This record gives sequence, structure tokens and C-alpha cells, in this order.
Amino acid sequence: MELTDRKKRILRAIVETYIATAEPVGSKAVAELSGLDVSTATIRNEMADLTELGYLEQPHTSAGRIPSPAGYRLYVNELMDRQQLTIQETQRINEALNLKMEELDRVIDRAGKVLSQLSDYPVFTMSAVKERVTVKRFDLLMVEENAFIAVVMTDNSVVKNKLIHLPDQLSDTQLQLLSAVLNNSFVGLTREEMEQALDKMEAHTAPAAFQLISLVVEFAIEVLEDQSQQKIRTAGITHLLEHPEYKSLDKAKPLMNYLSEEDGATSLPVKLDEGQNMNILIGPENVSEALKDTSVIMASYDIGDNMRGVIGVVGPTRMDYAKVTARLSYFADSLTRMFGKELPPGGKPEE
Amino acid sequence: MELTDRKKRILRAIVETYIATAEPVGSKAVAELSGLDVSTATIRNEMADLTELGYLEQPHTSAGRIPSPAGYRLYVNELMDRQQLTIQETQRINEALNLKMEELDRVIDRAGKVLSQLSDYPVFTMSAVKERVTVKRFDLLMVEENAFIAVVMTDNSVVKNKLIHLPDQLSDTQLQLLSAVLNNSFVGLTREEMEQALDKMEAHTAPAAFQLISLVVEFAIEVLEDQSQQKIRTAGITHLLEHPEYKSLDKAKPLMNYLSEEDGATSLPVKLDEGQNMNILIGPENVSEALKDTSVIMASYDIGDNMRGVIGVVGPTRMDYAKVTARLSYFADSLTRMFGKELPPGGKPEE
DNA sequence: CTTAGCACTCCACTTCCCTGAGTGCTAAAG
DNA sequence: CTTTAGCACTCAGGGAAGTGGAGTGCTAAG
Repeated sequence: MELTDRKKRILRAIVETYIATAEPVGSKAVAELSGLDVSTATIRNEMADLTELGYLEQPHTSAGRIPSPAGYRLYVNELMDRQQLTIQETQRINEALNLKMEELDRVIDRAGKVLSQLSDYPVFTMSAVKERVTVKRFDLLMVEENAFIAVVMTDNSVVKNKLIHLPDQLSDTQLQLLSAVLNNSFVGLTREEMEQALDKMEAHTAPAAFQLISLVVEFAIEVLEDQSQQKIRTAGITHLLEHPEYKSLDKAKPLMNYLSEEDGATSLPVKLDEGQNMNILIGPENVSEALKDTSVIMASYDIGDNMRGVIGVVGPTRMDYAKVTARLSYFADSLTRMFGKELPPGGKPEE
Repeated sequence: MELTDRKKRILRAIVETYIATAEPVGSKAVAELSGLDVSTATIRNEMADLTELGYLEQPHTSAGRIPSPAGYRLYVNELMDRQQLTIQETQRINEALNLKMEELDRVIDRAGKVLSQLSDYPVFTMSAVKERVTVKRFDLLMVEENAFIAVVMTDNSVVKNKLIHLPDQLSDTQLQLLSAVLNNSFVGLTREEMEQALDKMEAHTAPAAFQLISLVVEFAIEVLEDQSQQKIRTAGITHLLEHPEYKSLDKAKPLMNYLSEEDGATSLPVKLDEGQNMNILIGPENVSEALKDTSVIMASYDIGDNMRGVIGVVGPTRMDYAKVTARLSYFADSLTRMFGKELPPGGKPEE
């Protein structure tokens, strides 16, 4: 059954006041704020209906109402105004992103921090993943007789290096030979394939040579592992403490721990279906126990080469959805615009 | 004036019980715990003396006593037992450090985390600095016609690379030429010297070539900057919340913010005089306002090549100094042993 | 269907009191 | 001169009781 327009306006007024004040909303407040020209008694009747329908909750008999998760859901789906960003905010974002166009990771880290400041909530970022990452080429650079630098470049254009010390001396020719072996046998392989190839090679290779090869290949494997790992970082956890629902430490502590422990954050619900680029999880919709009273808003950004990342905001269910989604989507779009292919026209902040 | 032995035992008992319980200590508790066979009245007299001398404080008339900063100072200087680590703990530390002997930064990061878990306090780490860092050599690797990898190796054996895209195509010969210029003119220079050399070169070099050179040199400058910067990281800030002095959020928030904002942490009092390898700052001895009710224990570790880092623990003045110093010094020693030259015999965990 | 009125509920806050741990002082004992 | 016992005093913390007020649900009238 569809709600009447008046019920919607009442629900909306309740959600928004509750978001702003964090306190149960009574019929009087609704009468004033909803813009409806009816008495509090009428409002009370409507509120009783809405409670009946499961959109509102009552902490105790004589308190006002607060939105239920279903109420929030309805709000974000239908009722919410899409907020605009101020010019200062867009500037701030742009500065944060443009800043020297450093490495991807660092830009995203910084993006997380700024977003956290703008939204007053903690933010998590997940750097992009690709299904199949392989090594594109190996380079070896002699440094001293017993040390060289191994440079590994992956097919998503990440370059990593490592200084490798050797027990024995090594000639230039040997190094070139090594380079040839590596580039012939280990290019284009994924991590697992490399491990297999290495195992197979062990049988018919001289131990000394094999040791040398595996030194470099193991480094390459590490690099690939690192690439395919979903690295989740969080920023601005302390913002939690600013919100009244985390005034009691007993409430704040578990969530803060969950977010600050890497392991915890790893299980963040960073599923984002293909095509969809913004997702809101309200309270109990979260799988993880620690997030039961928490909402998560996340957006994805596209990076070239099949890569995709997620950036998201964590806050109490009474989170300012309108404000956060506006900022978040602008961020995600900016990241996409910055790293990825062209954005289809229309994907601008003014949604 | 020297304190009598009995006064010292009483002070010590008070400090230790207060550390354990976080509550003012009364004469009765002292009588039982100090091991002295005297009445509470005698203890009271002594405690009155100690208060007079400034070693103890009284939150209000009829509460027990708590140690003053001077009392803590005396405790850490003279009274404190040097704690031993359990075997499990040393194992834990060793695992954390050995783990794959990754990059310096990561090892230290991880060390910070484990230390924070072991001590239940937040930990900060500062990576090492060297006075004069220069580039030891440049290497350039062609990737495509319009892109190459620049590899920069500094004299403290740090290797960084960057993928550089070009507007135009570049031949192998040109690349070799570029490499020669770089290795001839910019090796052995510090950041500032490089900037000067680059300026001077601009006058008598073809614009196209100069642009190419400066692309790489600017990257090298970034690398050096990065090296000479004191990078401070913190770990385990949420541990603060476990301690009763930060039960009220008003207390916890400023300190947490101070620690989690990079800028704030930068001003941490990481001075450590040469030769000294453990330092304790108690409450008001800290310069920064946010640390006034906070103690900082820090230890330095040596890394080869004139480099030195600091790792430290932040906690309430009522922090378990004995426990923390034991763990901290073992950590610092392990880091030194791992990266640096041999430790002089005797620098073992047992003080 | 809307509204005014009214009795009722219950949280949040204040006030008050009380308890108990701890103190300082004094006077006696060693 | 030091130690001890005794005692009156202080004060934070916690519970009990009381109160105000916001909000509700119901009823009856417009």
C-alpha cells in the first residue's frame, strides 16, 4: 500500500529532525516543521499509523518517535532531497585530488581524509582490484658485485622494485641471463601460475641458478599478491565521538575497534553490484554484528584497466544521508574522472 | 634531602597501586601492600610528609593520595623494577619483526601495532632521518616508445621508481644520453643542490632536453624530500579508551585527535639526545598542551648509515612505566639488531 | 475526517540524605 | 622522640524520592 502524501511529509519531517537533533521527535515539532497546516492531534493519528506500518519506532510510551530502519530506507529511496555542494567544498575536494597527482594510493588516502572532514564521519576506502594481474616485464640493475635491483612491472602499470643482496658475486653476463630467463618464463603469469612454473623449473635447473631465479620470482609474487589484495584503509575514526550515539564509550569502543583493526575493516560489506555506483546499507541490513546500529554509504569509482575501487562512509543510522551521498558521489565521480575513462555525460555532481 | 627508606617504600607502593587501580590510594591499602609492619596512622604521617615534599597529591581532602609528576619521576628514576618479558611476548615481537623482512617502513609500522597491543597504549613511530641524503645513481628503463621507468637509488639504499609518460616518442639513444646526463650531473647532490644545479642547467640546455631532465630530477627531489622528512605514524589510538582517565569523552577526544592528525603528531616531542636511548616525559614535562596530562616513553633505534628512528608509547601519567619500558627497550633493541650494526654486548632485554 | 481537551505515562533531572573511606589531630604508650 | 590508638571531621559517590514536562492515546464535539 502506498503512503498518502501527508504521511510521507510527516515521515520526512521526522527523519530530518531526528537526523539533526538525535532526539525523538514529538507531534508538536512535526506540526511546526512539516509545513502541514494541521493540528498536533492529527499528526499524532498519522504517526500512530506510521508506527503501525513499521516506519517509526517509539523508545518508550511517552517519548516522541524515531525512524525505524524501514523508515530510513523509505527516506533515502523516495523522500530525500539530493543536496548540492557548496563551491568551497568542491574546491576543497578538487585540491585534495589534484594535489600533485601523486600515486594512486596516496591520492585515495587523502581523499578519504578530506571526505571524512567534510562529512564528520569515518571513511573507508578500498583500492581497486583486478581479476587477473600478471607481470609485464622484469628489469635487473646491477648495483655492486653482490647486489642488484629487481624492477617488476605489472600489466596494470604498477612498478615495484627491491634491492636484492646476494651471498656471492655476480657477473654482468649472469645478470643478463637471469633477466632473459625471467622475461621468457614468468611474464604474463598470475601469482598461482608463477608458483607452479617455479616448482616445475626446480627439477631441471642448477640449484645455484634456481635460487637466484626464485629470489626474484618470489618478489614478483609478493607484488602481485599485494596488487590483488583488497587494501582497506580507514580515516577519521575519531569523528565517531562527535555524535551523541557514541557518547557512551561502551557504544563507541567496539565500532572504533572494528574500524581501526585492519582485519575488522576487511570484512566491511564492500559488495557493490556491477553497474550500481552508490549503495546505502541501513542498520540491520549490514551483515556484520558490529555494524548493526550503523549505516554505511558507499560509492564506487572506476579506474582504467578493469579496476574499480570503493569509498564509503560509516555512521549511525541517524546519519545525514542527503549530505553524505552528495559529497560521496562527487568524490567518486572525481576519482573516476581523474583516473578513468571519460565519464558518460550526466554523471555530474548535480545528480 | 634524601628520602628515608620507609618513605620510598611507601611512595613506591602508592605509585604501583595507583597505576594498577587508577584510584587514589589510602593509608590502609599502603599499610597492607607496602610490606611495612606499621600502623595506618604512621603511614598517614609519612604520607603527609610526602605530600608536603611534593611527591604526592590529594584530589580532595578526604580522598587517598595519588602520585604527583615529581612522584612519578622519582619512581621511574629510582624505585621502579625493571620488568622481564615473558617468552610469549618476546616470541610475538620477534615474529612481528622477522615477518618476511619486508620494507623498513612496513616493519616499523607493524612493530608499532604489536607494541601497542602489548602495552595497551597508543604507539607512535618516527622513521629514521639522515642529515645528508643524496642520489647514488639513476637508471632508466624503456617501456614503450613514449614511456619509461625512472629508478632512483639513494645513498642510504632506498630505491624508488616512477613510470614517466612522455608527450613525444623517445629513442633508445636519447634515453642513454639522458641517463648519462643525470648520472654525471646529479649524483651525490642533496635536494637543495639538485634544485640549484637544475636552475643553472636551464640556461644552456635545449628546452626539449631540459624538460626531459627536469622530469626525472624532480622525481629524484621528491624522493629525497620524502627521505629526509620525519614521517610519524601512530597505531592503536583506540587503546586510550580502555583506560579510566579517558572514560569521559571530553578527555579522550582532544588527545585522540592530536594523535590521529598527522600534523599534530608531527609535533610530538621526539627529541632524543645523542647517546641516550630511552627517555621518559611525565605529564607537565611535555611541551605540547594536549599532552599535559600524559606521559610519553620513547626509545631510539639505530639503523645503519647514520640513521636513527624513534618509537614511543603515549599514555596517562598513571601508565605502567615498568611494563612499558621493558617492552619498548626490547623493541628498540630488536630493531637495532635487525637493521643496524651489531649491538654492543649487554644490550639485551634484561636491561 | 479533523480537532480540542484531558488524563495518563514515563524519562530526565534535581534534591536530599546517607554511607564509608580517608584524613588530621591529639593524647597515651613505648 | 617515635609510634599507635582513638576520634571527630570531610567529602565524593550512590541511592531514594520527588517533580516537571513532553508526549501519548482516547474521547467527544465540530
